[in-house]
Amino acid sequence: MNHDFTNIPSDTNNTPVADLHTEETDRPSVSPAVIKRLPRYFRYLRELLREGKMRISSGELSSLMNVTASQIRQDLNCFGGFGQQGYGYNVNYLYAKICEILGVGAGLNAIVIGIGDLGRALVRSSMFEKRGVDIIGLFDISPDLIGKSFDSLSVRHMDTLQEFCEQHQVDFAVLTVPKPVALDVANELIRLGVRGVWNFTGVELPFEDKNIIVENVHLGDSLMTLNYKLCADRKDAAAQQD
Amino acid sequence: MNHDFTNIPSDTNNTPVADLHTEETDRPSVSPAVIKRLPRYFRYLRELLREGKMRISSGELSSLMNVTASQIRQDLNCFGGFGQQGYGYNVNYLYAKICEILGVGAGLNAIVIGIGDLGRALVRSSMFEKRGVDIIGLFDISPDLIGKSFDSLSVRHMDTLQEFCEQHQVDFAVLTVPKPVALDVANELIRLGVRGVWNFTGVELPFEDKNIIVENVHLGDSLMTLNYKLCADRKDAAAQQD
DNA sequence: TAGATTGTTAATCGATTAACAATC
DNA sequence: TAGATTGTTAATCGATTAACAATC
Repeated sequence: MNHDFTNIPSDTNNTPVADLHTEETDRPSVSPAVIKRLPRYFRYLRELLREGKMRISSGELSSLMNVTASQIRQDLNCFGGFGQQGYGYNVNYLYAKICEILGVGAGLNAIVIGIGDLGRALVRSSMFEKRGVDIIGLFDISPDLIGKSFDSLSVRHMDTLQEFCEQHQVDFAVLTVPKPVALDVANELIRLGVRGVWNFTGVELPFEDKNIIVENVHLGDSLMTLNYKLCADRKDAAAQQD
Repeated sequence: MNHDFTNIPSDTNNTPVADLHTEETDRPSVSPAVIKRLPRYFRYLRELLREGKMRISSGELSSLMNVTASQIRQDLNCFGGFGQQGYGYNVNYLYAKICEILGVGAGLNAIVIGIGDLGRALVRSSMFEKRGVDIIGLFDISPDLIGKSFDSLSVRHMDTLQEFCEQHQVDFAVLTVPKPVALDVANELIRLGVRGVWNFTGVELPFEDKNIIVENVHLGDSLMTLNYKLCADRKDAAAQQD
């Protein structure tokens, strides 16, 4: 199984081939389309790794993921030559590189603000752990919640947010507060030096400038898309009957 | 305010201009890019309506939404001529048309399977109500949950799913069950005639064929994108220091 | 070496933007 | 009517796919 598997580095620290593209001075400016696909590669590679698969070709991966092999090779080459002609890709190595690119294990610290059903769902999931993000604080204002523990973290009052941010490195905040307070809380976060917001509030945050990274989750939009397709489907069926 | 506002139909039932494009026989096959933008129009128009705005031009809307006016006109024209030269768009009418397109108020019925933190968060939100979707049943297997009520619906045992589906029209299911059972539950749903799945499980459902509509929500992918951008940002900052 | 598969360039396709005639 | 703004075509841009030389 491990035959002719010589020249491929299996260690993350060793990145000779990649340097050409990864070099910061280049400003390669990876396209948004590619960035959006990276997490999917991460998921599939993690699964392959779990199954103990050692190597994979772009062709194999393409039929697994229902995309073209060409796209896979193109995407990966934005970040460096991770494969080997005639061989394919070493799953372990490729996974490590994708993790590196996505910042898995970069050790980012996050806090969750708003410990309602959704906040709890996120905190209790293994989502952050799987992606190397550390949740280091939970905040709310409800007296019923303050002091209660979720995932071995106890909920703090929002009044202690400033103090907390001064004492800890907070890279981003998960925002699951009600709409009416969303903007105020977000502004306060920025004031305290938080650089990113994972925004579940549905409120548009006007931080495009300011070097703040905002990732919006609009679950309602996803629901709408489903609705649209179900209705379009129904109309098609009705049309065919005529 | 209501001046020269004559020829624009303000009622949903009256759709003379649109027919050319809406005609089912055309198979206009709206592009995925357009479909993904529709929910955003829906949100902005709802807000404008709430603010009491009567009319809006593509130019105004474009600066509000940070997209080009050209794109807005192009997008809307996939479904019909909803505007009027020299005037713009009637907010009320346009909102009604977008709702019609997206199937808001089509009266779709849904059930939620898996009443954990996430399931509860969804059920208790106003998301479905706002979009004209009726949640008609909640299902779980935990004895602690069966019989409990959320949003005036009591949780039923999964054993009663078949009976329920036979007695009610279930258009789609919101799937928030743990990964290990996801595929089994999904298969059962399809067997019972459910045509759509809003899939939060992270498990890929192999229903591309079969006329089943699956809308996947991968929250982890969104988190990864945020992570990537935060790390890329950090690298940029480091590079600039050199 | 021969076979396989990458990295990469060129061709195609689709989506966005610009422009303007139609028209309210 | 004159001004405004749409609907729509044409031009541009970006992203995907195909093809193949490089090479392991």
